Amino acid sequence: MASSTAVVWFRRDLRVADQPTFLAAADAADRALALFVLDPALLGPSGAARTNFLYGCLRELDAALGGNLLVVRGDPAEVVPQVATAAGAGTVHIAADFGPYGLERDERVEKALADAGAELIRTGSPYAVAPGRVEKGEGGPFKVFTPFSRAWADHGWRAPARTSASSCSWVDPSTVDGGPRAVPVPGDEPCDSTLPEPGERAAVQRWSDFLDEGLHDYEGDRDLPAKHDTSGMSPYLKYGCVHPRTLLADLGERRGDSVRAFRTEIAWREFYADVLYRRPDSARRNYDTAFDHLPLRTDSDAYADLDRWTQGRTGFPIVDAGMRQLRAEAWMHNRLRMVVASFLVKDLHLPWWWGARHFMQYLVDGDLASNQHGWQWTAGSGTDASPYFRIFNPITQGERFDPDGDYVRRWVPELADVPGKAVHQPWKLRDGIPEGYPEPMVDHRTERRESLDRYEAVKAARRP
DNA sequence: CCGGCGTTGGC
DNA sequence: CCAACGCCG
Repeated sequence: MASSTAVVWFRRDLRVADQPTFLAAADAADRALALFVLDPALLGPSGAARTNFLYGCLRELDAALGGNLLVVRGDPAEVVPQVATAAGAGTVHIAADFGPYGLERDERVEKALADAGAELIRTGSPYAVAPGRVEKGEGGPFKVFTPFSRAWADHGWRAPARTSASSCSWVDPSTVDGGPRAVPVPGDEPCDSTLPEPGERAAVQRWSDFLDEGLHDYEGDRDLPAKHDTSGMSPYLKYGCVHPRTLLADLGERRGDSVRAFRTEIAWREFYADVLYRRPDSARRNYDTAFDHLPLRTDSDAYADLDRWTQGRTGFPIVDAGMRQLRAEAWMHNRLRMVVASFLVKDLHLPWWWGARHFMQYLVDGDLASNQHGWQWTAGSGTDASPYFRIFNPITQGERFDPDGDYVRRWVPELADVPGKAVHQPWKLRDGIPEGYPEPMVDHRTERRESLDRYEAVKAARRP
């Protein structure tokens, strides 16, 4: 009888909780190989830092899987069949995650595997409820969050797999030999940023700290970037180190505004996954096509302005602080994501997907569904479209959510000596703008007006 | 068909 | 209080 090899394909879900999947496959076959495909199209061109975080997670997984993890960089449609062929006859292929991402790509992989006569078994999804499962009464997709979140809660989800900590023999990833290594990728910028510790054990530790210390004030403080009272779960959720069902189960029957607020954040992740699942094109295009008529700047001046935005040199301290945190930590506080996004879209009149792409290239937790639809929400072109006239004022936002200016001073050293909330309007300082800090690149009042004028084209497109 | 509502606001 | 529109029930 021909020997058989099981190839367990971890598409983007590194969840060690899927070990049972791997072990069962290994049991059934003579040999098991865990395959993780790094798809450059999903990873983005930059981010040695994020690659390191990812590799940290992979090393841990590799240790847990007994050194059988194979990491390949490339297009899954090409890589997976290649590995299948190389692994030999009688191969069983198991894809660990069919989420909403790159549906077309999945179809190509499925076809290639079918052509090779391989068996494809689907396993878990990195969502509490798999996208496409929560439906409106008429069976259609939800377009508004609140009804979705109610239906989602009613629908419920199965209990999480309880494999972590108890059934895994933990190995310090840094001591593992022969595991995957972080390799510099051409075009990567050097990055010595402080990233969270990778892997499931770190995720569980962070989560437990959050339950003990952060959750209590979550509702009140999560919008204050200087306090940093977020759960920090997003990178771990992205790479499947922790499962949302685990988080939801740990919240259990706890009550209170903060618990509800956190559960709602999980629901948002589920909602946007669902939206993208139903409308894969919305990753790159306006969900609301009337916005195709919005006049956008795309000339060389526009690119120059994009550059100032990415560098954190817009002259608006709260915007610049956010953009610099992104570069330094591969992460940005959610409040700042909204502020800098609003600035790009409504003060600079640039395409939202320019900003979304930059975020995906730098964020350690960059999730295609949440990111693109968060941007579309800001742009007004997405689901739950915020009214077009809702334009964030970067000064007001700074004063409201960073009232003491601590967050700005942490990330904008040129302003480190400006006390209190005066830091939000350096152009008003008696001694002028501190050395090295730029003047505001636009006049907010003017550009706000300009945005409202540009939206007239969208309104006109909607008229019958 | 109609009234109410919509994560995150501004002036 | 503004201004505003599609989705929801």
